[in-house]
Amino acid sequence: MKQPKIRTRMAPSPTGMLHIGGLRTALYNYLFAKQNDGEFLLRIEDTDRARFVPGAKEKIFEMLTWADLNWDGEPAIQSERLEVYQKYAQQLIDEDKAYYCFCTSEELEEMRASQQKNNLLVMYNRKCKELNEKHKDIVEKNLADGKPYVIRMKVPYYDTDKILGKDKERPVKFKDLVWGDLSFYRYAIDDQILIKSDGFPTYHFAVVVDDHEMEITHIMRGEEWLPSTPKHILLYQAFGWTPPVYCHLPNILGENKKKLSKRTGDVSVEDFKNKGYLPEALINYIALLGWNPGTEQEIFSLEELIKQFDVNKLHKSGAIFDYKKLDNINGQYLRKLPAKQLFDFCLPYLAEIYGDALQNYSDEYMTKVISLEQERLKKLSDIVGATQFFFSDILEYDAQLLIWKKANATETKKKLMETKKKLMEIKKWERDTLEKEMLSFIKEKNYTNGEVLWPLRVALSGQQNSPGPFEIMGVLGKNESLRRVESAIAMLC
RNA sequence: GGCCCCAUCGUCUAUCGGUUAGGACAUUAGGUUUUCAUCCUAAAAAGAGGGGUUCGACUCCCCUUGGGGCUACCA
Repeated sequence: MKQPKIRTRMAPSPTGMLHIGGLRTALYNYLFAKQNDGEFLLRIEDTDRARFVPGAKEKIFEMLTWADLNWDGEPAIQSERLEVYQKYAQQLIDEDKAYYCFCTSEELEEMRASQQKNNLLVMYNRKCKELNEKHKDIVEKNLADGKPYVIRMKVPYYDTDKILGKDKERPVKFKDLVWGDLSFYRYAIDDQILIKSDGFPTYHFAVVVDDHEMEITHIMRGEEWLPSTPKHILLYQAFGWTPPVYCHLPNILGENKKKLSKRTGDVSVEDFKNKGYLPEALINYIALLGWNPGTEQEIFSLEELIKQFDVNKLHKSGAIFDYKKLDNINGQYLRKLPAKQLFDFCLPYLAEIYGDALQNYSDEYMTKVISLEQERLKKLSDIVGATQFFFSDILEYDAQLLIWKKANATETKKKLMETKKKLMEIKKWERDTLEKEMLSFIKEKNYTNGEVLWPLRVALSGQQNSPGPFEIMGVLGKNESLRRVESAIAMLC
């Protein structure tokens, strides 16, 4: 028997930025589809007109593309498919599996308040269900009068009075790849709204219709959807369709152990991109939030993830997002970058603060500067702070910083002057020669490395921490290096 | 309140009845002919509590506790 082609989808709503949880959902859907030679589709769930954010859809596309999570085919847009949902809703009405509801928001609110107060199940009281069953004429009249209505699903039910009897024994069951066999009591399933009064479908209705029409075989989505899955199952049953395989993913949590959200910090994918996290590193890190291969491997390319990802190894409990670990992984990726590529990646960050002044420096110079800081970078934006002394003529630092450990100003000044003299003699101005010459000079004079090299390095960088003096001199060149040593000497008067 | 679910170092996790409970990040100490970083070495660090089942439980079952998700004409 031929297995149907595996099809997964990512179904974001354009209500804001793509955030880190959404990216991971997309990733897992992508990995699962690709490892099964299937398709990964995209669908924009823009049925909430109030929360619609112009441009959000495009941003989501942009971020998925940035992360190299390429979808198959054209994205489906729910707002363009209103007639489809209307058609299916009408079918349910005709088959007596859904009904018109004329209750107003105020009435519903009041109803809920009263239920809450009396410790009852908070759900629709099915008032209009009775209206539809017993007073068809009133329903027809309301519709003819243009009275606002919604369409509600009629949850297959025995008898309201037997809530605790038979119905309790008729749970809605389904199997989830992560959570196993699940079952929900029918009496707690609401007569969910299918079509809103503005004619748009609700999520619950659109998702079922679209997943069916798009022939989605596996639904991988956040665990927040777990409780509403029974409603979806009931809809599949109402239509006589076969439900897809469900796979609910554990949440990504903030420091406070709550679902990651705007309030827990900046979690939009674009923020990570702007700070200079590489897409490969971000993807690598979030792949490990909720899954791991069972081996000790932690660094994975997308290709490796496709091969090794295994839904059976998905976790149930949420994982706290750890920026430190992300930094570490991003640092590992950054260190592996060829100099040219790192230069290309860093350039925009430098251009942003130096602007046209950057024209004064050659690409060769900048490539060297950037390479020197490579092993220190956690993210690309760090390049600005790390290299500022390469891009300014005047270094501002406290003269005290020049003084090594227990040395004093006089000694330091003397060492710097001797160093300057020695440096002036060096003809072949490149890193290895400088090191060789300076070290033999130090040995000759019976000095220690620290008392000579520390002041030299500070004179060159003005920083407490920086690359070594030979590296810096190699990049700055002889004139600029000597000039900086001279200013340091002047500061020690 | 109700429904569903989760529970190993600070964090991400391995373990599918028998292990000195392993790895990674972070932390601390030391080394890598000056600092930081890189790299190397080492240290500290965990099965929430209580009952069972079993020759033997982190692992299986139950309860407690703690935590989470959901409970909209939002997704």
